[in-house]
Amino acid sequence: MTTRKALDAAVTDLMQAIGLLVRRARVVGASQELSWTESFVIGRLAKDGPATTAELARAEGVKPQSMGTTIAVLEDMGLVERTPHPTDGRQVNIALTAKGAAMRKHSKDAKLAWLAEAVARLDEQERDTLFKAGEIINRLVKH
Amino acid sequence: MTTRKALDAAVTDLMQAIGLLVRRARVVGASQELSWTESFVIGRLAKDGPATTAELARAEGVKPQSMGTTIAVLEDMGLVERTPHPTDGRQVNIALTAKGAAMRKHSKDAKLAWLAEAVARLDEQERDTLFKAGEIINRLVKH
DNA sequence: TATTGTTATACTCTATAACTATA
DNA sequence: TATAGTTATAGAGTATAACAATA
Repeated sequence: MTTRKALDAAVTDLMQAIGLLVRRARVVGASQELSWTESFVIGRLAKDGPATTAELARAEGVKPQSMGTTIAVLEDMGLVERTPHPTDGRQVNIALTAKGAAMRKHSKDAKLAWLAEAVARLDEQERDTLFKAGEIINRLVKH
Repeated sequence: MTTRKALDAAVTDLMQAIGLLVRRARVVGASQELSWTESFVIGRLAKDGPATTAELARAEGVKPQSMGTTIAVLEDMGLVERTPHPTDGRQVNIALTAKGAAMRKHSKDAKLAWLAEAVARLDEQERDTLFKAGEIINRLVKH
């Protein structure tokens, strides 16, 4: 049953479903102030504390230059702030501001809220499958 | 265990994993000739036969105008062809060409090939979880 | 020289808006 | 009028390239 062909078909279906999910979430959150990467940066800073541009870029799977752009946007919004690294003059520490922490707490992200609501309507077992799949994907993308 | 807060956290983790997967796949297939949507259009045409622009747009979760652009690209590559609808002069039928069918058969898509390979290395149970999650997501996005 | 980050520019995918042709 | 599709333009997100500052 696990012929190469069947596997390819199943993987294609999986990615199509994921593609639909991502597009759907984008539409739902179109009027929202935070993009995916922006949300995740806020979440990461809230969970693990301040980090450098390079660290955040690695965590999100984007180039440091792209992360720099994202951080500039968040800084303009007053959600994060840059402070110089204590010993290494090249590095810059990115930290949540009080406003950023508050936004995180109030979970203002429409995209995630929409998905959370949909997931909440699933039964226990399906939710479990979904979250287990998330863990598996996490392992996959890290080689 | 299913407090709202725990659910939000789990959903956030899930979407972050999915975000990483999508970006990772993009990097892997950067030198490739087909985008996600292009691949899926080819796949859909191969599986279900010819379709109109509007049908394809609905299936992929994009606007008809965006799908029109995608189809134009595929047509330039010689992978699909437009033929007038037999009875309704407004509609256009999109069908795979021989070249498109061949490309589909040889599974030239580096992004999917990379993922298929990674999935093949999982054990039976994990693969199953992943594909079940795909079905659940499919239901979620369709309301 | 290697590393961290910034600035400038370009590309990909999708959206909105305005239009044509057919029903 | 309503529907299918096309064309033009814009926006979001990320990439590459070139650069400055520091280690």
